[in-house]
Amino acid sequence: MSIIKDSSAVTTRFAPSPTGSLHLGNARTALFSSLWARKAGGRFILRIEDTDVERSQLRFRDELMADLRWLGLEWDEGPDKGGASAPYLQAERGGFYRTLFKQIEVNGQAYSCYCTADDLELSRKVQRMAGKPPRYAGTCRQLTVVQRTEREARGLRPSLRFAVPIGQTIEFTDVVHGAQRFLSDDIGDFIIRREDGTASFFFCNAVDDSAMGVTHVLRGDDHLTNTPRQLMLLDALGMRRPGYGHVGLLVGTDGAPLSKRHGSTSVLEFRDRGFLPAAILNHLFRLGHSSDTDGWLAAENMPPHFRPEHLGRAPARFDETHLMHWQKETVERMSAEELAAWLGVGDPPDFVELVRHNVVLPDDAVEWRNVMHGDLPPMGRDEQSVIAAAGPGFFAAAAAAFDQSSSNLGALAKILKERTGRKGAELYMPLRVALTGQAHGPELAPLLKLMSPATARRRLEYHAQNS
RNA sequence: GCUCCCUUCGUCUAGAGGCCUAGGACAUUGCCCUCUCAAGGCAAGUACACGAGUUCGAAUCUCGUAGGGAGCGCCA
Repeated sequence: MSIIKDSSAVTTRFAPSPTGSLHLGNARTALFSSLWARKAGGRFILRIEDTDVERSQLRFRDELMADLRWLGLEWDEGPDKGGASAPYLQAERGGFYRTLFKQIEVNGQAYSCYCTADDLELSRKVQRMAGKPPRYAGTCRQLTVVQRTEREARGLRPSLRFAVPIGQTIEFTDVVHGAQRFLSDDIGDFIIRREDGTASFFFCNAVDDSAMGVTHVLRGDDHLTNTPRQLMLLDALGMRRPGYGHVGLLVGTDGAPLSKRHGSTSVLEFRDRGFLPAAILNHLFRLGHSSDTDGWLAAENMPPHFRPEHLGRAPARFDETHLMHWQKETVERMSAEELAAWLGVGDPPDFVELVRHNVVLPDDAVEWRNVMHGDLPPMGRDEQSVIAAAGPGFFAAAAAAFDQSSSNLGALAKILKERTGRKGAELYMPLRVALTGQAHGPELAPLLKLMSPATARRRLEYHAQNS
């Protein structure tokens, strides 16, 4: 693919609207976009689409940027960094939009529309009932100057509508879907400037991508049928068309669009639950995308393995089972320091290493802290039968042996083996259960070494008395 | 309703007419290793939505059917 090889030319962007925290689906397109730029040595732009003053919030903008950074998706140009195409907040680009509105209006490619929300809703309803697509009827398209001034006099503020050309075929090649063809006659005149003077999505999104030199727009499938609108707009303005790639949507385990009822859907939620950026990245990396490797990748190693030509058309299910796997892989690869910091409560390095293979989420460390320092929870069925099978005599011997061996498991086992004739699982399992209350857990030798001798001794003694 | 998109193991995916008795990964199950779990090794099961057509040959091309999804907003 020649467009990919021309590295310096690749410019991608992520353009969220600050109306909520970073959604997994958005995080994925951000990842893909960023990887594409990194792979090609190009630029990755962050643009905030905050033209909807009602819903946009400063708090969400900050959250979005924090979530992106937490994931490690840093942008080259953006609101807080500036860049050649500044500003990167659409709310601050009004002047630019106004120039273009003027141009398009003067050219007769857009017109003032005085229809009210009620008018439009009624019109849509009528069309729907007539079995027609609910498109704008074109009511204001041919308004005379007299009619316009009359409406203005009534105090009606117009919106600006794009006059969709008649009888045109819009064609483009989608990076993931291939050749696309749409008829302009299927598309109604759409609003490009709201009554309050702000630019609508169709307009500013398309115009900014073009003006900022974005070469590859990666976005969700839901935008595929919007693309011809934006293309017509850019053509009308004589602006360069970016390339588009529409990735299959991210859906829940039931195949329905990802929503709250599927559990966690935002990056923040996973972060709060203790998932690591690399785990999330590795999972998203393989959702609707296939790489040349099945293995875990550090974020910095991902770009060369990203393959835009292998972006998926079909919707991909977000399955936490896979996330768990990548989480496990990530934990395995963390340094002792990182692990300690992640677990949070100033655990000593020895403890951290001890529980490393038994921890997927930070909460999993809690029970092992209790095993080391606190009281043992009640034993389960399996554990009880292990204790019963060993019998009080075994633990009496174990306690006695401990007085000689102290916390050296090897020595303890050796003495105990001589005295009881037990070996293997028969020997170790009762010790494990007595010491930890569980049949599963970290390696016994280091665990014993880390446990206070008094505690160990007490736990062995306990079963000598109470079995 | 109209337009568009999608459909390979439970899940993520490979596959661009013969390399496919459909490959890998995750998950599952069994075995090995082992004091347990994890890791590692080995093995097993499970998939081309359906129906026609084109072709010597189709998961791959065409057309239908079914099922999912999106768009048709002064949301993005």
